[in-house]
Amino acid sequence: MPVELRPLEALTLWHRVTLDLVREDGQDLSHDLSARQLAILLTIYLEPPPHTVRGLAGKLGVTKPVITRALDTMGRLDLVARRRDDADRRNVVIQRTVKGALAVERLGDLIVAQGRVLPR
Amino acid sequence: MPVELRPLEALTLWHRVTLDLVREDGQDLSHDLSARQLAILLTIYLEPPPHTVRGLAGKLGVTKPVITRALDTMGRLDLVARRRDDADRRNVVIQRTVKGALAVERLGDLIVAQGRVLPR
DNA sequence: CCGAAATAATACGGAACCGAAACGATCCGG
DNA sequence: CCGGATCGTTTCGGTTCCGTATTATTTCGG
Repeated sequence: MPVELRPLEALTLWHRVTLDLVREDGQDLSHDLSARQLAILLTIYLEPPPHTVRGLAGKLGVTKPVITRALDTMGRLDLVARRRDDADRRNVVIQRTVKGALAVERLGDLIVAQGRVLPR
Repeated sequence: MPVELRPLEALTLWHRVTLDLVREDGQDLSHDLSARQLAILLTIYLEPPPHTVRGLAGKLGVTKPVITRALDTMGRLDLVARRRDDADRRNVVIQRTVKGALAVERLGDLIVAQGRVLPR
């Protein structure tokens, strides 16, 4: 049973959640997080590990430095963490953090809440 | 009748749409549009005009230069247009464009499509 | 009229990001 | 072992964006 959304409802939902994100700036999330950064964050927290720079770059269709830089930024915000892979020390394994998990969870609640008050 | 989304469904939907946005970079939308820019774009196209710099700044809880710069960028992409208000020439009225309307419409279709294939 | 208020834009120094290329570290097949 | 391949990072020059403060223009009350 799919989620039945009409285009205007979908856009209204997206609009309100995005507004919430922008307004709560300075908290954990957003701070004007780019689409790329959000995509990386959600991939890390929704898809099964392990996650690597190369894997994320492929999945998003961007170059590796883009991922490295995004991880720098989000690492500084403590939303993700990096660790060398001991099995193959060329690889870097991207790990979840408590703060990142909370931020993602909060985004989920935000979407659910806005979906609930959506006029149909 | 609200849109009933569970948190994981909501996040999965958000994840997939964001991935779509990032991957189709270079088209009209996204190009790594920031949350702020997207919020501005959706406000302009979903809420009744007229829209002004001051009004948008207030609604998003950001300073006016942020709006001016976002309008610069999106104006360059032809997603929005600016025009002086003849009634009060201090004001700038932000106008919709064909390209912007198409981009927003496409975002709506994207969300609807991902909602449809969402596992529940 | 004229000075205060309001509006959007601009200046400024600093930070982040871009794509492309180069770089070090590591692995692995022969 | 060692030379090529792989992986993530760094460098480079250039662009964009940030927040704060300032500016130019326009309106309007007295």
